[in-house]
Amino acid sequence: MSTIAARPLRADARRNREKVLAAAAAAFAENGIEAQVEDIARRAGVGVGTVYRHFPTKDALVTAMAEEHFSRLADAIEAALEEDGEPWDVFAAAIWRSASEAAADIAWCEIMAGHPSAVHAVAEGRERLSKATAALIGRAQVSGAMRADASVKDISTIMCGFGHVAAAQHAGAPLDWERYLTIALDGLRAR
Amino acid sequence: MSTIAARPLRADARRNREKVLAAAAAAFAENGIEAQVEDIARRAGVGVGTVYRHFPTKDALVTAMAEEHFSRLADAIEAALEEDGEPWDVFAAAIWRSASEAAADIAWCEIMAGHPSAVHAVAEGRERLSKATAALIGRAQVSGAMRADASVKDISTIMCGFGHVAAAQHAGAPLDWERYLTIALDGLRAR
DNA sequence: CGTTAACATGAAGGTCGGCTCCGTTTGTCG
DNA sequence: CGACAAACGGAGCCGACCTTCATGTTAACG
Repeated sequence: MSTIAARPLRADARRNREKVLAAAAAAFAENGIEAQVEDIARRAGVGVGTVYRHFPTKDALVTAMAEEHFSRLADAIEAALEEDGEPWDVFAAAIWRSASEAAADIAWCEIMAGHPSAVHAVAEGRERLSKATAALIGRAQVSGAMRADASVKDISTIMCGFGHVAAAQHAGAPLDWERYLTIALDGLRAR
Repeated sequence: MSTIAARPLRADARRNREKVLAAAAAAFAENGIEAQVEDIARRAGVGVGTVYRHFPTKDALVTAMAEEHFSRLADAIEAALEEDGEPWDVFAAAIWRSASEAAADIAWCEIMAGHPSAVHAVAEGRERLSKATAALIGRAQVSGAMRADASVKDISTIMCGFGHVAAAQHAGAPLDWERYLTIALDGLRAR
């Protein structure tokens, strides 16, 4: 597990790593996962070789972004567990907040929608996310506001659909992710 | 509009055209739109050149399939308009039937999910589908069972999400399109 | 049966995008 | 400052796919 030795990066290398990361975030957000490595390098002001020095593969870059996003999402849901108020409202608000942020980042939508590049890695963030989500929906079910048969998997499924709807909307399809969420959340309420 | 002249195809040509069409349907259903032309040719037992003799472009093949599917879907929804019974039940049953069929065909899922290849063409089928859907949901709304603010666009949005969930499920994601539909349809009901 | 135009074939061409390689530059350390 | 390992750059390699084209085959018709 331990990264043997691992002497600190040279100053310029550390700087470039940050630039690449930022450029990748921007390119992926704007163009989705199919953003090209050369474009990322151009945005970062470096050569493609430098990108590959820091990330052995384009996929590694995608995975790094996915990890970041899953971790932040897990944070958000865990934070929601600390809020007080009607459990359903807390749940719904957390979903709306996370979805609104996600909708602006095409690659994140694609990842949420199940893009293969990031399905396997990201175990840690997913685990936290799954636990926190389970707790959040558990409370909403106890309060009687959420349908009793709802599961974490249902939330994943809905967010998978959400991600794709939002991505398609970015691509010009006449869709509306806010309506999607409205209807899906209503579908999650107890009758 | 009229296809000038258009003398009948030679017998072998007609036969091959059918084989290509059938092979394409199978390949697309199984592998999605990224199915390769060479694979289609192999399944049809012809050379790639023959595929291109009948369809100038891979995209033309995709469009042909999309047209076929949209047209059949429009038929199904129009047929539902002839049924009698509780309007909501008729609507829900039609959606379930169409979705169940769609879920088995990856490319059709992708097209429903808004794949760019087939977004523009297919105007005729879409138009019929849109009209029939509007009528179907109108009745369900009058009966009081469907939320009053539901629109055809909402149905498209939900089916876009559905298509992607089903496609992702095929790709191995731990999702469940039947749960998706259950929840989405509940979200469309009036409260 | 002969002629011919339509048709079939699949190897070669074109393009696109991820990735590599090595000559050059630059930070670091004594 | 000098030396050297670390890092950089970007032209070019490579594989994957769609598409074309020159050559060979076959249905159709007199």
